[in-house]
Amino acid sequence: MLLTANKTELALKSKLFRGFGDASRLSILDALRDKRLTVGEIVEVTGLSQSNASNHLGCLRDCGLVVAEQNGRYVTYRLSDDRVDDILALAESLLADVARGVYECTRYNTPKQ
Amino acid sequence: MLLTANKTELALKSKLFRGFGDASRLSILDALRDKRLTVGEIVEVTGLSQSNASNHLGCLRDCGLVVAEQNGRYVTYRLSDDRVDDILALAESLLADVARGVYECTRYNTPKQ
DNA sequence: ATAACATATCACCACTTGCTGATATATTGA
DNA sequence: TCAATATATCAGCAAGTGGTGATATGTTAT
Repeated sequence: MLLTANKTELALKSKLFRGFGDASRLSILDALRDKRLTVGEIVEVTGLSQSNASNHLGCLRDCGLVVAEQNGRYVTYRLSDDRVDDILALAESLLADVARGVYECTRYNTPKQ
Repeated sequence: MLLTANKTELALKSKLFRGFGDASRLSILDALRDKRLTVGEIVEVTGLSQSNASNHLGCLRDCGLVVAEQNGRYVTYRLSDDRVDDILALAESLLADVARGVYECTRYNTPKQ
């Protein structure tokens, strides 16, 4: 499809964005903007099931967006870098101004509520 | 799943990120960082099929990431806002430093080459 | 060692997503 | 008007993705 040169880089970058591209993962990232949280706290704040939250955390961890730290039998997560927060802030700002049409974007459905 | 308060906002934000979360769309966005391009030029630069590129452009347009302008029988696209470029730059920077692990993220596969 | 708790992993299912090929629409020029 | 060009739309298919429930791993306290 694309010139092989950028192919790998594009695949990586798109994978990174896919970390942000799901409401459940975003809710986790958003929760972690304020403060580090254990998995249990994340489950409570986001309302995700335990296994689901854990799966998403694994994804976010693999992709480098969050960092895990084991404390006794708890695992605490935090954003890996300030730029993760920056990207979230930029997206919010964009959404407020220019991307209001996302509402009408029916091309790719929002998953069933 | 989530407190209904943020639900809509989260859905919107994740939808916005999904605009970035595909290698084909990223290749289009990347191409538009330098200069505005017609659909034909985008097809040429990215190597996408015409219908595929057009579909992705429709998605990017709906989501507000790009803007279309009809010039005769050509349609020229450009990024809608500098912040789109900013987000791409931040992601590159993140990728370079902290998100190298995306390589190993097998949880969500990279689509077949 | 064993129970209780915290987190991670896995298989399965329904749904979503991207791609292709065919077709429709729109614009220009002959 | 008609052919040619540029772009958009659509149905159908193959593959990817998120959620759930069950189970495994790991840690602390008794």
